[in-house]
Amino acid sequence: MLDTLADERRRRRTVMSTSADRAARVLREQVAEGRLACGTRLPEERLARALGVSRNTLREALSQLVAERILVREPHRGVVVATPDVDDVADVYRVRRLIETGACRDVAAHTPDRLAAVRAAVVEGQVGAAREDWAAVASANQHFHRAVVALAGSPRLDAQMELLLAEMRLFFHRMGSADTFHRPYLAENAAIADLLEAGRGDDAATRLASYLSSAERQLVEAFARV
Amino acid sequence: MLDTLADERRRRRTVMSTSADRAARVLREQVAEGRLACGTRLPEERLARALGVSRNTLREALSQLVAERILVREPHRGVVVATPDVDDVADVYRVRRLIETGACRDVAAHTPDRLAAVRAAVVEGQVGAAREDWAAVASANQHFHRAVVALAGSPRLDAQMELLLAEMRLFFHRMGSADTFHRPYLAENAAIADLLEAGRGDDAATRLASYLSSAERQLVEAFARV
DNA sequence: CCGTACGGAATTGTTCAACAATTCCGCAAT
DNA sequence: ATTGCGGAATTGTTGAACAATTCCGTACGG
Repeated sequence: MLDTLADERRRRRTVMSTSADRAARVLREQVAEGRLACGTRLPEERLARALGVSRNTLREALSQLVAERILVREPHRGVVVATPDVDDVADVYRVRRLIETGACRDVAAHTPDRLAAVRAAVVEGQVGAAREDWAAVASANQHFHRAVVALAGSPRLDAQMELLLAEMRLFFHRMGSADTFHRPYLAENAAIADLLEAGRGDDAATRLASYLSSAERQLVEAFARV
Repeated sequence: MLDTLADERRRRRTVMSTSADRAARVLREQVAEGRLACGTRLPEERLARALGVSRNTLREALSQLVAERILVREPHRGVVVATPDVDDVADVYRVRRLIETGACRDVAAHTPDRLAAVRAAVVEGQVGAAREDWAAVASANQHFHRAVVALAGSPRLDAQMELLLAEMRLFFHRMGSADTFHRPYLAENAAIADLLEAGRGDDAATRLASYLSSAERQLVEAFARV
């Protein structure tokens, strides 16, 4: 009885969180969905009214997103949606290669449930492809890479990966929704899942590395056209 | 002429920054130096007066440090200095092993100046040891690991490492300043620098991995005693 | 004697209104 | 065409206020 009450309170605290966190989540989502394009300015007063919070509270939310590299603060000029360039793409992929391959190699941490999560993301992508629902495929792809990193079982690594994936969404919107971008990587995901389940972490890592490099090239090329 | 003016402005903007950033920097430093022990509460009103900023501004600073895991926010109860536990130690070292060994293996990125920075940190530690200045040795050790990560040439990885090193400082203060903690690793640092300069990134990585694991064990043991 | 309900004190979460500092933009003057 | 100069708009920052929540001592009932 007492426990349930305490739990209830804790749940509300974590679910509701603060106004600043909620505002941050809304903005994060708007950017992720591409409703706020790269480079759009976010005037504090207008935005605060739109979100129904005070300017101070909004500023806390904006600071969060700046820390996440989703927004960029230009001193005395305001906050704008980040417009990543080729260097950003290169760096994000550098880090992804390092982290994701590292997680693959650390086979000691690959518990059955973590491997199952990877497999689940693979089939999720296959199902989406069968329906030609490319948004679902893109989403499944993110789940796949999130699950690969989660193989390491590290909260800090998971958090870092979350930031990287948020930046990735910026990339995609910047180069215009490339519907079939993830199409060719479905088979790769499956193959990597196979290798991981077979305990061949090193092989999975090398395969993932070249896969990521190829995706990076594709993105860089798309950026060069813009 | 015009360039210098623009540079001047940019320099002042980055040096002075905002009040919130300055407050955050002061607090970060206080925690890093151990003047604010783990678990100490940070009441907003008092702290704001002490730092000479308004409460709203202080809250922005606190949010930054919470995002950096240096402070922890307990809803409606305030912000306290984080008190890491054994799991945190394990996770930080998991991530460090992954990132630092990854940076070692990526020999293609090891430019001469980056390798020189690693070497410089090694001799800095040796100089400190010769003087039996253990604070200097600890500092040099941080520089060494920072330089190792910087081998990868990734701003995002550098930022991540900065967070991890800040957490490490918390660990050390929590287990009481272990003067000679870094002593045995001086030789290891030198050996790893040698391997890196010889282009043997894989060997450097494995050596660094066991080095980090041993340091982790030592820290976990120290934590268990507390 | 122990647990517990209660009420005030302290702190946080949030808002509002203001003001200085800075940037942006159009317009006049050369 | 460039420069210089307001004026408008926006940001950075402050101070005060108030509701919501937690904390803590105290009195009450079993």
